[in-house]
Amino acid sequence: MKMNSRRILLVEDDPNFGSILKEYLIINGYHVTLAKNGIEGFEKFKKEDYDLCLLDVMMPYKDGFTLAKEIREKNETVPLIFLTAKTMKEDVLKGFKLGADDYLSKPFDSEVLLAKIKSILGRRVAPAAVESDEMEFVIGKFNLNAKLRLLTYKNEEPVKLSPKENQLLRLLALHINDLLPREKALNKIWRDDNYFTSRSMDVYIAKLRKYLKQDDKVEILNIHGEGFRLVVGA
Amino acid sequence: MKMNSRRILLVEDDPNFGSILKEYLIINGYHVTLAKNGIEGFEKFKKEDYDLCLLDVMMPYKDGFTLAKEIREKNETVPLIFLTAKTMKEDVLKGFKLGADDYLSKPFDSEVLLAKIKSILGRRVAPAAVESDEMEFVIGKFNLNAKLRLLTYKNEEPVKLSPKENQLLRLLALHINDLLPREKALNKIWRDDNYFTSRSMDVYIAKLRKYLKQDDKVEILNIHGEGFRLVVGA
DNA sequence: ATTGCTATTCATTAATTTCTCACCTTTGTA
DNA sequence: TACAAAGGTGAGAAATTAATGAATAGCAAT
Repeated sequence: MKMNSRRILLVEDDPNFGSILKEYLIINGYHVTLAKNGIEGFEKFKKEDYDLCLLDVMMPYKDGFTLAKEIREKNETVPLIFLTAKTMKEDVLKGFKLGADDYLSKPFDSEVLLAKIKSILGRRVAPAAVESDEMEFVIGKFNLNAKLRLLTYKNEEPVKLSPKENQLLRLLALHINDLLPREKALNKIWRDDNYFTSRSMDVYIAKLRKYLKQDDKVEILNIHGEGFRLVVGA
Repeated sequence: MKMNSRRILLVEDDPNFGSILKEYLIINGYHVTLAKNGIEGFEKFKKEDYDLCLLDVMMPYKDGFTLAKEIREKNETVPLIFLTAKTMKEDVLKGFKLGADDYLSKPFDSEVLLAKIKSILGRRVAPAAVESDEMEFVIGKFNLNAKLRLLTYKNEEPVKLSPKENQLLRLLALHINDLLPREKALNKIWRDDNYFTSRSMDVYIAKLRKYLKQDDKVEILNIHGEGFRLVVGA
């Protein structure tokens, strides 16, 4: 057997099914942690790093989607596979919006699951674009603390940013003076890309421009059809 | 909607289903090429670069798996999605072995397909093979930043280029002092080649000439019946 | 239930980009 | 030289994309 000791977090409330599946995955060379509900699942997730999460959707206390959302807040990139009792289209779409890599409807074939896991883990060859985790930025006379979501102008009282405002400004700052493609921001922050989320993003750009108005060396420029650019003039 | 649309190769022998699906994908912002069997599919694949291939499994002359194998020989990484008539476990596993990213059993929900495509394309960092990803060019006294679509003369204020202006100038710059065949530019930038797009391209050449007028060492020459040449004199 | 904050949706207007067409000039060739 | 095909270019029309205020919806904490 190969020693691909990838760590999988399996969250499944049915104890029989859960332990069978766990055994099966272990036999196939994975390191598996089983949690029996969403709450326990999140606890385990915070404690250790995993290469992939297998989440049952229907669970008491905390369903798979809620759990997925929490996991995504902690980790932008870990692959998620949902296990759904039946193929409900709404569920499937909801799952993808939360950044799912795949879903499987129960009952599913174990070999198929294995193939999917391999496929997903296999293609993460390149340490998937490791975005910086930088949290403090100097933007002209402003200072952004993205962790506390505070934007400070010179020595004035900090302005509190909403989560979306904060994420967007942080992304812009990460690309300072360079292009932040629309699509990239939509995928990173909204996890979706359609007419309305795009308009929504425009609304946030407008809000940020208002905040940044105090320093006329700082502006957010649009590049028609491409995205935005946070520039700091000389 | 989306400017920078991704190219999808759809290989499907049922002409009705094929063209409906093609339309649906186009509406959702993708560039789609439809091939009606495996042989034609491979021909098209060799001719252009694609970001994703959607392959029907059951096809006359050359089935989807055989095609997939050939595609994989040419390209190690392009994502493949199989469309299978029914969920046959063997088929599914065979597909994954060939490096499939996913499979869908017909009939499938179109929104689900779209979600999968987004999910797969979204996590790819590298876009489909580009001839060159060079984005900065020196053209006489000009400087072209193709990423930001800015053309700068000496130290003056940069001029903003429109997407088409930018693409065309970049292509010319890639062939600097050499011939850029008309047809090549039309295929790369307009993805179409007819009387009107050709005239449109002429209009853009005129615009570029206007921008480049400042430096009389730089000109765009026409080679009658062949194409254009961006030359930088001594 | 009410308040307060956040996020989305929608309607308008504005800005940018692309396409089309008319008319003119140049080039290649018979 | 003369004709046809190819190229040059200005002027709008048409289409796409962005800016933004205002209404609405969602949600957590009183």
